[in-house]
Amino acid sequence: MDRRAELEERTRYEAPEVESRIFAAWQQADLFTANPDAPGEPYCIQLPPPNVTGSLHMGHALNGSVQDLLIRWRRMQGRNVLWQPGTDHAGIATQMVVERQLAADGITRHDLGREAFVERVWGWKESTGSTIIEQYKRLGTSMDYSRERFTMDDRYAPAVQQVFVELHERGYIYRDNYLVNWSVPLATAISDLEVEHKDVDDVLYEVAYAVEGGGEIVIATVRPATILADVAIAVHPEDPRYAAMIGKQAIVPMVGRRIPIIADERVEIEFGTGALKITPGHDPVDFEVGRDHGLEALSAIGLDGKMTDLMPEWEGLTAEEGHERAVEHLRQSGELREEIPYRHSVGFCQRSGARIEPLISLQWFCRMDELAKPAIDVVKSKEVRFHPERMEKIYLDWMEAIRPWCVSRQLWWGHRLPVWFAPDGSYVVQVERPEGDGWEQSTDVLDTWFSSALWPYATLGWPDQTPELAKWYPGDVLVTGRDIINLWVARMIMTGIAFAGGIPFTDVYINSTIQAADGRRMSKSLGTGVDPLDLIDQYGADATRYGLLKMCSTQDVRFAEGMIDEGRGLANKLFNATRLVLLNADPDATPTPNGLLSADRWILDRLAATIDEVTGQYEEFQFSAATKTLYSFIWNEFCDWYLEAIKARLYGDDAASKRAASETALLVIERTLGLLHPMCPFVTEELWSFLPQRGGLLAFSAFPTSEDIPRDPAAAATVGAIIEAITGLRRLRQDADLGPKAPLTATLSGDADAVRAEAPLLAALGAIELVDAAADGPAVPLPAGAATLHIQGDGLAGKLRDRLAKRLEEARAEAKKAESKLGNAKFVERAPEEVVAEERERVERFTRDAAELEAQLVALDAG
RNA sequence: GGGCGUAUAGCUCAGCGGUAGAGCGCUCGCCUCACACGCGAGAAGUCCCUGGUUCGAACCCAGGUACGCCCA
Repeated sequence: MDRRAELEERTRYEAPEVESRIFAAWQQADLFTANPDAPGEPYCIQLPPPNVTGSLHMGHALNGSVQDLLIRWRRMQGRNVLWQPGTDHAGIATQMVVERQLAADGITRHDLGREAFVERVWGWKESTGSTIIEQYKRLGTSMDYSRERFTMDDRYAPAVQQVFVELHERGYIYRDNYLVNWSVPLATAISDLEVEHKDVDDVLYEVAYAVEGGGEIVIATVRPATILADVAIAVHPEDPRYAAMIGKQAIVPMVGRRIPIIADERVEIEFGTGALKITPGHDPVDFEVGRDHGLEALSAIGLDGKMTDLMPEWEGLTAEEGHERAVEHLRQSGELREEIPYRHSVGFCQRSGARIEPLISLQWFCRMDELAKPAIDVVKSKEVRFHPERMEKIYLDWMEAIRPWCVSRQLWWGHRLPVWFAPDGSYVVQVERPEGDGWEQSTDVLDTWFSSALWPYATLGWPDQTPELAKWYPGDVLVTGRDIINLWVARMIMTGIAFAGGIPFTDVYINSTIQAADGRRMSKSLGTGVDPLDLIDQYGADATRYGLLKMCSTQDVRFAEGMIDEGRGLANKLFNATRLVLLNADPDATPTPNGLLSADRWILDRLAATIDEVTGQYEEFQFSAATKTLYSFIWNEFCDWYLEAIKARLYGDDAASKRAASETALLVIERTLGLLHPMCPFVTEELWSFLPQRGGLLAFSAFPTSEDIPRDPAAAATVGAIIEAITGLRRLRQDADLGPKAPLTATLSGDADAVRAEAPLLAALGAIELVDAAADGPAVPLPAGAATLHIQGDGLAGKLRDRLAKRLEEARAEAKKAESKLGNAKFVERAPEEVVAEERERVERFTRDAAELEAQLVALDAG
């Protein structure tokens, strides 16, 4: 079947068939493969590596749509693009997935042992780790799949080791006993950023401690079991209630230990009783206070989440049981004075959901203040720009108060620390195992985010000076979600400056978070998730991309399936518009700005404006606005008006007119396909293949420019006026119960020459013929000039009486409104001249309309 | 506790100083030779509340209310 016959047959755009075919064509043409030696200014986007455990969700789909739009657009502009894909090893998440598999067989990772377990995780990764990258392909993303990286693969790991060693050499990395966020079920420390805070209803217990030499002091705590580990009581130095007690000793309930009463400004006078028990082993503030006062840190709860031997008879109880025992004990002894309901914020482990146990343990930390400094400067100086701009506040607030980063994790899946322990407990930090016997590598692994912090340069081969690194570092835009600005973006900027010689990207585009339709978080566990692959099946990839880009703005949005459906409609519309033109155009026509008639000049003017507008919107990350610009140009201006206007010419006998319409329409289609391609790559590529005299793929073609398209504001204004007149005419037909195509005649009054020249347009779109006769009959005013159409028809005015009356009322009201504005001396005096002039024009126009309508009504009532 | 954001048509959202907009839904009329996944027309809004700035406020400012998110 030849292509023309094929096109004739396909009356709908069927996405699934097209998508697989077109994607294969791109692959075959090597569209995706980046070459550092190719010409063109470099342009690079690093895909935020999804977890290997992940499957494509709405956030990925949106994120991917934005990045592919940018990559395709820049590729068409002639840039040498690289979109670097890959996945993250996601320490805790991945380890948990495999542990769950083991649990199904009734075993734990400890049964397997570390080596076998890690091997098993690798096996899992090899078999299913690329799922999400494969899913991205359904969306049509043009990443360089041949360069897929994994944060633990052989080419990536050396960078991680080297950065750790260098940070240590520069004195940033150190080992310390410190109070960390401990996740009991995961048996590991986690960073501050992996802690979620939630409000919890607790009880505030007020407990009396006896004071040596008489009296007592009452403190408030929500965790009475930690009393066992108290090392002091602190009061505010200026609190008169306790001034006399400072320096005395208190007796810890239950264990009878003597502890000092100290003064510290960090105590809140207003909170509880104003006296604070100091338990450095279980509370971050207490830990600081304890260090400053040289107090030791005791632990009532161990790393296993069980009670320690501070109270020997409770040893081995869970923390919860310890809590109950303590409350019971204090009640019986009479030392428990008050139990007050208390709602406060408590930290939970993001991964396991367990309440965080702040515990002392020996961990590796990275001091961040010096790394943060230049990273703050590059954002303040706009060397790195956030979009929307306000997002930089999230970054700066965190960076300016940055704290040491606990980088070690007690997991099995991850990058082992390049730290080697000698039998005597001393250690060295270096990549290679030291010479000699007995060296053991640290059993800790690095925080997953440590390795992803190096993503923009480790993927390009750093520390080797590869051609890729030279070409594509720094990259251009990072597209990601707001939730990982600090977790990931900040750390890439810091390590990029520290190790790769500069910022990793110049723009950070933060895409919207898509909520479920009911406003809740979109998540599988809540059952509120919508699978983007289902949307692609149902509506097509182009429609899904279009809908997501339309939803995406500077704020969080609720998922609206209607926007996807709108995209489906647009793809179908464009498909059919192209069919109309290709099947009916002059066979010799080529895409040319042939402005024979004013309608042609009008659509060319609109096309040029649309090209400029969309290009600007892409440049400014205004993707939602771009969907609107393209939609209304394609659907409303091109299809509803231009194509309707030229149908008669395409079917008609006037060769020159047919040729002009064909050439202009072909040009509009050609340019529109290019404009829309970054957003909807499949349907545009498919249609491109049908265009005459166009070789090659659209994806490789030049992005449209407006340079060679003539602008014609006069034609634009004239046709704009005709469009308004025809809309008025159609309304009149409806009101008078005339059919849409019933032939009508009309006369013109006023400044009519320009309008008379457009008689064919009026005939084509309004089914109305201009005749030379006295101006009579219901009026349709033309907005741009003083001309008025008078529609002729027997009894027409009678049918329109209500409508005329209504319009008279409206015209009077508008005229009055404008008059009263002009009656305001201050308005005339202070408003800009053109605003005042416009108001004068409105008075004139509505007064004229009103007079005309009034005359018609009078004539009607008289008759 | 601190910060950020949002409240506009039935729904989802644009507009962000000069005559209230779109898509969907709804009503009416059309199987008009590209598309019924279509065409034409229409109804529908104290632009959250109260003050202020301004010739003029949905838009700027202040306060309030409601909701969402982030940080500690």
